[in-house]
Amino acid sequence: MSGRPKKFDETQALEQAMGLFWAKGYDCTGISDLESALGMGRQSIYNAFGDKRSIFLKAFHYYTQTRSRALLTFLREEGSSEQKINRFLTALIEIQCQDNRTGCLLVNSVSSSMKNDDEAAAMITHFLNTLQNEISKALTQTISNKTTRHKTAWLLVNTAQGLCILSKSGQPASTLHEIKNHTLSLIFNQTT
Amino acid sequence: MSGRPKKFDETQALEQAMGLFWAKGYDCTGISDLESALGMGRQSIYNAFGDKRSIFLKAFHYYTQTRSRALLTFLREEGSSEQKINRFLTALIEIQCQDNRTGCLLVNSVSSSMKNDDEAAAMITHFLNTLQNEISKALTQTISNKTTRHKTAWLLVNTAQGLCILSKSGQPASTLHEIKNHTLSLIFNQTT
DNA sequence: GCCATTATTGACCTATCGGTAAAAAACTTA
DNA sequence: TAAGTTTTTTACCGATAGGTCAATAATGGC
Repeated sequence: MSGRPKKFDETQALEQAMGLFWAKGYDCTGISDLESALGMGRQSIYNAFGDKRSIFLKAFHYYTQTRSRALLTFLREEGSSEQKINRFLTALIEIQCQDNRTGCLLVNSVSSSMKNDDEAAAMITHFLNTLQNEISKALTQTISNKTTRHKTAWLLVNTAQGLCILSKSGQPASTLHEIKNHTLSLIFNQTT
Repeated sequence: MSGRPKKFDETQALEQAMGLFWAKGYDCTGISDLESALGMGRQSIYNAFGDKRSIFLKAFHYYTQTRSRALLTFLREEGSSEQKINRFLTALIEIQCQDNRTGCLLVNSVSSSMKNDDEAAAMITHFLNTLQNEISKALTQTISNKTTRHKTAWLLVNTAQGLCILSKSGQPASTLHEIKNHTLSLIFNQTT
């Protein structure tokens, strides 16, 4: 044990790989792209992370543990159900509209060849369920009926996915905010 | 004029090309795949449709003129606004849940390298606007306020996009129907 | 200083990518 | 039947894909 020390920081490398897969998609990201983005030689990449699929899965997992998880915290901050959902969707829209409209890595991956990868598919399903569950929790204060809460949570998951696509397709932030606000008013402001 | 007769039917070839791009995505569809799917030699394909990008754009246009347009007709059939939207979303879900969960070619393309193609992007934007407009028309009977109608239409466009992603990510048809029904009840059934 | 261990470097592999060139085949017209 | 036109066939091109091999460099322990 303990040979030549690593030149790279593993987390930083994952961050770069994630960014690349996020921006270019799994299928359009080449190992050469990763070499220059990570500042690592090809063999070092393979030593550290395995083949392309493994690199993606690790970067994908890193994405859920950082980006996705960060969004979920908005659902846990104190406040009314409407405030929680509002903060969550507002943050989502803000993220979606900065960068270069790269969308959500999770959503993007559904339309890549990774859709047919069992491990990736399992991670996607797992996160969708987590998201639905967290939204459902955030709704408990306002929606007492369990099945209504369940359905509303899935509706909001669906809304979030749609916003990612609409953002990536170039819709202005104002449109996305209108969708968000109108959704909130329909759910929480039954009158008017 | 009039040399060797074509062996292929142009529309049928476009149908196959569309199916291939739909199922595998732009980036994972090779010319070799097209050769076997269309039953045409490489040069014949290039003669008939141009390079890969041109083939895609023609197949994509064909998709909007057949599949997408077919869906829009549900918004024009007679009935209440709720019936129109319901029929539209029901048909969408049915289509999404048959086949092999290939999603919507339009939505898929947003996450392909064609996202950065001006012509493809313009077609996507154009269709989204058309869809929003058609939904808006279908809502006139029920929602008199113009800006509310406008916002509701965008919300439904967003819902449709979300359903395509959730379907492709493997969610059961029952979940999609629940989302649809709950959305409808929120929009049209303000009481309860 | 030498050895075992681990990382980096650079060359290399095969397969496939999108695209092209030239020849052969099938038709119409004369 | 011969000429002209268009499509199909077959072979090929350079570039790049993902992945591997062998040599070199840098460390800790003895």
